[in-house]
Amino acid sequence: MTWNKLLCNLRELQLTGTLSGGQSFRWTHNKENNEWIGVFSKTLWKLRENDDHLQYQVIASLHNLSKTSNKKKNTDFAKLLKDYFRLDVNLGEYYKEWSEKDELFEKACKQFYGIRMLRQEPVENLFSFICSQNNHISRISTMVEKLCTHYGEKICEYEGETYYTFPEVEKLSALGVETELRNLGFGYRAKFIQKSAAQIVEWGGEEWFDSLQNMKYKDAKQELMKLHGIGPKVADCICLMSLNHLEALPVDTHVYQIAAQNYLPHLRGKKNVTEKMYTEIGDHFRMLYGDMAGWAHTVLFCADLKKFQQQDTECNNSNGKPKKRKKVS
DNA sequence: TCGGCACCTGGATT
DNA sequence: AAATCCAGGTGCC
Repeated sequence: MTWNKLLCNLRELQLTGTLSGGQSFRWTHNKENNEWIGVFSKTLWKLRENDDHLQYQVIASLHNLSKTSNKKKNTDFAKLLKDYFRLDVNLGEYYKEWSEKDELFEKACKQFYGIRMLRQEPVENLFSFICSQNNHISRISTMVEKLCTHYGEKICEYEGETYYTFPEVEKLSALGVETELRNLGFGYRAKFIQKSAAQIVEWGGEEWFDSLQNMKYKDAKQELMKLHGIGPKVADCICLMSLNHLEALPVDTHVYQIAAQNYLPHLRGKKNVTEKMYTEIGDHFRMLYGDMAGWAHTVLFCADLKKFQQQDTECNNSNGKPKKRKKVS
């Protein structure tokens, strides 16, 4: 199969940080050939990057394109990909702007160029982040995959793996789902998933999600928080990552640490983040970075992720033990 | 409104 | 090897 190309400078898109930085949990990296494989929009994609292009293959798709010609299909897939990575946004310009506004960003962004905010599908985004609470990225990924294999639709088999779409909300809203998910190891999140799915179906499903995109950010967030198992943090993740509210800024333990350490010293040493602190931290970053603060925050978040820190292989500090974590400072 | 605690589980670390 | 820690939080009191 030949590779299709989208013009895109290397500095504008970094696949590693963007696809494995905790936004989406369905991409896997093949280190042998530096290719990424994953599913979105009912389609199995293979991606790779070079100096001036994002290259892609559509391995298989259930996307509703059956009546269109091949040529039309190709442009449609290209459009899906452009939308997904928001390639219309000139990220270099924003990095420059955020760097001018903030010294910490300026430092962090050097190593972490090209971190893009994906435009994800709301359903996948919402249920993935219900799974994310009190959880690590590796286990979140296995849980999301379980949702797909058990409730999704088969797309194809490819190189020994079977690939599935992310399930429809209706599938997750069925009554037996809570018990099934508990048996699959979802723990207390099982109830949140089934309950939220039922609420969403009741409120109109896809149309309800559409209405959230058209609302103001704060209204959309309030709506999302009516769902069982969705608090301020996950609501912000959904606003930011799939509802096009780029000023939404999820405050988790990492972001709290970054904020207390570098900007808001009076918040240091608190046990947990109260709603009031949450708002203060978010507002601070919004004041600092402007109306795409959530995107800027994601770059800082990536820089702070342990998996992207350089491994300390030598005992080079005073107590003779490797450093646990490199702090952003 | 605020603070504190229980909550499922299994990677990761010790 | 076995034990312990803890993870991009939320609901409830």
